[in-house]
Amino acid sequence: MTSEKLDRRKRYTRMVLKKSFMQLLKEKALSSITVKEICEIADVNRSTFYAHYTDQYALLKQIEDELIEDMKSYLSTANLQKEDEAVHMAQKLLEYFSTKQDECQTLLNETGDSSFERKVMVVAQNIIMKNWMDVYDFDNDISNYLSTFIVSGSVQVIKMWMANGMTQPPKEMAILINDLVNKGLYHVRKG
Amino acid sequence: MTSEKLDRRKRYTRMVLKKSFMQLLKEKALSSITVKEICEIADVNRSTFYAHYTDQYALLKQIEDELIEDMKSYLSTANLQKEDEAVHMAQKLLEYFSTKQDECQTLLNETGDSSFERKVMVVAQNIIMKNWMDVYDFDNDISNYLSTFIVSGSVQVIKMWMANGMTQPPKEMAILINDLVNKGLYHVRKG
DNA sequence: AACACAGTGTTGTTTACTCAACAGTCAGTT
DNA sequence: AACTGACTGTTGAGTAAACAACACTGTGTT
Repeated sequence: MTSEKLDRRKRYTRMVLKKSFMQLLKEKALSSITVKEICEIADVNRSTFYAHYTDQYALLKQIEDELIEDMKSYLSTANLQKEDEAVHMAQKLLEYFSTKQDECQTLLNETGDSSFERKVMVVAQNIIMKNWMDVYDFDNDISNYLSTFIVSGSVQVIKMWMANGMTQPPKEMAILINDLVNKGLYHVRKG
Repeated sequence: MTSEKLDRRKRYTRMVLKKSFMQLLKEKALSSITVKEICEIADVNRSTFYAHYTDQYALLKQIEDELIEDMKSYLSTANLQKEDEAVHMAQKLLEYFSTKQDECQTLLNETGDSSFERKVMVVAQNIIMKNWMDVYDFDNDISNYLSTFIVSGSVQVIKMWMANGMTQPPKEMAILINDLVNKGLYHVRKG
């Protein structure tokens, strides 16, 4: 944890740079975004950008990582108990996406290397592994393929959900996704 | 015209201070607004405030003066021709208020010394004097009282209009105000 | 009257940002 | 192949803002 309390000016500079970058990312492809553009929108001198980040990609990485960290800490507030942990965690995750819809959607739809999507999948995968290991019964070889399959499917459903304006409430979607997963896992269920 | 192009940092600092002050002015009385509060909302060090303004009142004065200047330059774009200059100018003025409703309304409703209202009245009075002098016939003694009467009445109507959400379009209001004025001037009309 | 408390102006030092200038790379002209 | 134009990454000097500390005033409390 690098929790040194930042100077107001640093805080502000980084905030506007992120904001301006996200705005551009909504409008155009990552590869076509220049440092110069970011600085013009942010109204920050270009040399200042380089005092904080090496390039656009480093900035993107930091935005993604911070969002993932924020997501994790949001998820950790869930009190996971007994049964229904699965649905509950899924709901929490969906709730998080709905609170940060704008950012999440932009980053998930980013056409480049899909790094954010992969980061989200890691988080989701860890949740699955932690909470479902004792419910389902399979060896580790299979479990990796299976959880990947489940997570990637779920993430795509979530993307659709956001693209359609998140009509259904998080809870309903959580149940829906859980059902999809359970159907997929029907044959490997324990007991 | 002190049109030195300001350093980005100065521009930003003054912008946020003004913004934060206007926010406070919407919420509470001028006399209860402290420099400390302004700086906290603006996220600016208090010593920085004093590098730009001597106190809250100086800041308010500058906000008002800048808005008045902006208003004047907006009005000067009107091409005042022949007859109907009166209605046309009134319309321009109302258009301006509608574009800056938020600021204008806040400043006009400010319970303190009504300095903004007086500044607006001076502008309006000058317009009247310039454009109506040849239409109406009265000596200067009377004209001062009369134009003051007209302007103050008009400003109050404009305040009502804004308070009621500016339901009528500027043009309609301009005609309405013009009618009110003409009724008041009926007896001193020329020819 | 002594007290705490909150805002005021002001100061000196440190830090972050601006700005202008630079040489460098790369894609598209002509 | 030279030329243009746009973005890059870096530098150094100058300026603005942050921060922490100060003594001061006023206001209310006990």
